Amino acid sequence: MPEQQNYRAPRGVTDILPDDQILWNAVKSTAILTARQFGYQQIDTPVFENTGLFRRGVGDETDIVQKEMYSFDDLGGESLTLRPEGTAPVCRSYIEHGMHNLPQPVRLFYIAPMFRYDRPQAGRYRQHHQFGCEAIGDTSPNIDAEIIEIGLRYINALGLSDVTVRINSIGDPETRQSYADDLRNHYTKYADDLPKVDRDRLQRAPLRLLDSKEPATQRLSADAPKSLDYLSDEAQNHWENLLSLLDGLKSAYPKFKYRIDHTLVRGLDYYNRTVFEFEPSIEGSQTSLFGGGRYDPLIGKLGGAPTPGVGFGSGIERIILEIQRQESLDIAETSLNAVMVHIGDDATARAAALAAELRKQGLGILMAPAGKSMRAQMRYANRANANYAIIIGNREIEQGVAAVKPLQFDGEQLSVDLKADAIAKTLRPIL
RNA sequence: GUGGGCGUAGUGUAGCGGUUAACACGUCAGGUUGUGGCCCUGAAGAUCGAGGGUUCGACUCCCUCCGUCCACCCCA
Repeated sequence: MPEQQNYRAPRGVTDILPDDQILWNAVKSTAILTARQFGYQQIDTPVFENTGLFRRGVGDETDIVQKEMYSFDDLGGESLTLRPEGTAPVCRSYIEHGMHNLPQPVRLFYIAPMFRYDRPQAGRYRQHHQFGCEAIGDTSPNIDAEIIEIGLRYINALGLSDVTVRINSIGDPETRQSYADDLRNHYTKYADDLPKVDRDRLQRAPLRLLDSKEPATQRLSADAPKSLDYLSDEAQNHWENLLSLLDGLKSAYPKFKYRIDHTLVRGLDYYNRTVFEFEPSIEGSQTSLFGGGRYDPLIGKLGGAPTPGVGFGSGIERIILEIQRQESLDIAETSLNAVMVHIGDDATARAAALAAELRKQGLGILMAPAGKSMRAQMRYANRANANYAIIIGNREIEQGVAAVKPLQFDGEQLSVDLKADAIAKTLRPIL
């Protein structure tokens, strides 16, 4: 016998309910406007890709690929993966569509869901949404600075100016190996003092020891070799230029501060040189609002001609949590022009036809539930947050009028010709 | 994957080892003739997360599982 099953959303994913949509839409439209302000164009890539794209692009050894991907075989036996991050797909699209034939750099942005199998907690979900920008085909530090500036512009527009940008350069692949070796040697000397989590990491990913939360490790990290001391001349030059460009942003963004953080390393293999994160100035662990950097090796790895790139991804859920925490954005719901209140079958038919005409003129008209009492319909109108009630009953039909009553402000109820034009004129003045 | 907190109507909460599980908001219906908000009345809505155990008796105590939240890990 079938039991009644109560379904809930799967673990780590949520419904974005109507009340939340107001804020979501504000954030998304701010993202779009900001990106366009810098000349970025929107791109949507598919929700799933061939698994190989991420294994190759993000890196086989990374946590994302090792244990966080939603991968599955489709009915044709193809291994597919729900997109865990946005950069590799955009680069795939760049290659696939020959975007190197466009004026470089190609500036792209997206707002899209990402999927990672991870244990959910505050600000961490199995499906989350990212606003991301990618600038492909330009090696100059100017474009690194531009990417960071987009982040600042976006954050400022949302009233979240009080953030710190942590920034570092991890050098190029050629110098990274010797840096990693020296780092490993440094920690190996004190291996006995390391907590066991970090002893494991020592072999696997020595760079990750730098951002360990273990106090013992942090003490050792203080005098660990710094990636900035291993930069090639070219990378060093790039780094210094970037910093002076960032200094130049300070007049336009008075609250902007960056902190060079030699423990900042990022968990995706494709990064080189510039890496950065935006953090609000509060405590907490899931608070990184942005993450990004330069990924010059990526497009080559994916089979394209070697092409530099730089970008960021920003978690919309975390931005929204931060907006709510700081109460930084005050958004009013836009109200409907009118609710149609109708008593009796004739009136209901007339009201529906009238509503159609009014909508044709661009007005927002909500029908009150048919067959209910006047009082019930008026209460409904009140809750609907509409500016007016348009009331039609037998009396109005006999007289060829509609009663138009203001709901959101003081004013007399008017009797208006039962015609769309006349009613529309009465509704419009308050728009 | 590892630790900790919490699971009572749609939501937020109260409750106590003992006959009908409470309150607020919300929903629905009313408050004389066709007019919202405030107010008033009434109704619906919970097998007290699931299973097992202790007990004469458990929403209340114990165990297991599940879910959820928080932290670690990692990241946005």
